Amino acid sequence: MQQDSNYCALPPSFYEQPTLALAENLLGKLLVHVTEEGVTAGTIVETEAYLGEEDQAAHSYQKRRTKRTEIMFAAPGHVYIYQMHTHHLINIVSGAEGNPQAVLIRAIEPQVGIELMKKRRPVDKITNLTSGPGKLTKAMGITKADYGRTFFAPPLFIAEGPKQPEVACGTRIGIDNSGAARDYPYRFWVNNNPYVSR
DNA sequence: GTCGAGATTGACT
DNA sequence: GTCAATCTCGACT
Repeated sequence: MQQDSNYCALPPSFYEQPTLALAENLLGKLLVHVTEEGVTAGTIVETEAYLGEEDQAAHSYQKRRTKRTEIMFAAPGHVYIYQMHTHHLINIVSGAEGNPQAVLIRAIEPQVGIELMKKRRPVDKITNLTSGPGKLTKAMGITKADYGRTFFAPPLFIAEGPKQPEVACGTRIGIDNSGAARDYPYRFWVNNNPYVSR
C-alpha cells in the first residue's frame, strides 16, 4: 500500500463554505505533500483568514488584481503560494470565483516524513520544525512550483484529520501596518498545541 | 531600467 | 529589543 493513498483528499465542496468557517474547520485536517524524496504530512494547527475586498491586510484588498493575486480570484480550493523575503507562504483560496479570499496556513504538527522534514530544515527541537508559515513550507518542500495547483488530489492535497481539535481564536500576526484590519480576530489555532507559532 | 515594499525568520546587541 | 537576508512584482523615471 502506498503511503499517499492512505488518505482521501477532501472534495471541492469542502472549500465552498465562508472563509472564516473554512479557516476554523481546516484545523485538525491533514496537509499532505508527495515528492520524489518521499511523503510529508502534518495536521494543520494554525490558520489565518484574509477577506480580500474588505480586508486591508489582504493582498487582494479592494479586489486589487495583480499577477501575484490572480489565483485568489479563481474558484475555492486553489493553492496560493507567495514568497516573503527568504521564505514561502502557502494559502488556500476560498470565496466564490471573483471573490478573492484566502486562508493562510501558519503552522502544522508533523505526522508523516518527519525525518525528511528534518533533512530539509535541521532543528534541535521537533516543535521548532513547522511552527511558522515559512518554516512549514521549507520542511515540506513546498515552493512556487505549486502555485495555481488545487488541493483536490496528489501531489499536494488536504485530507480528513484523525480528531476534532479544540479551537481558539484571536488577532492576526505580522500585519501591524494594516490599519483597523490589524485587530480583526481572524486567526485560529488549536488550543494548547506546542506547534502553534509565537 | 531603477526603486521600494512585503501575511518571515534567525542572528545579534 | 533591532536588523539583514533575498526575490518577485508594481510603480515610476
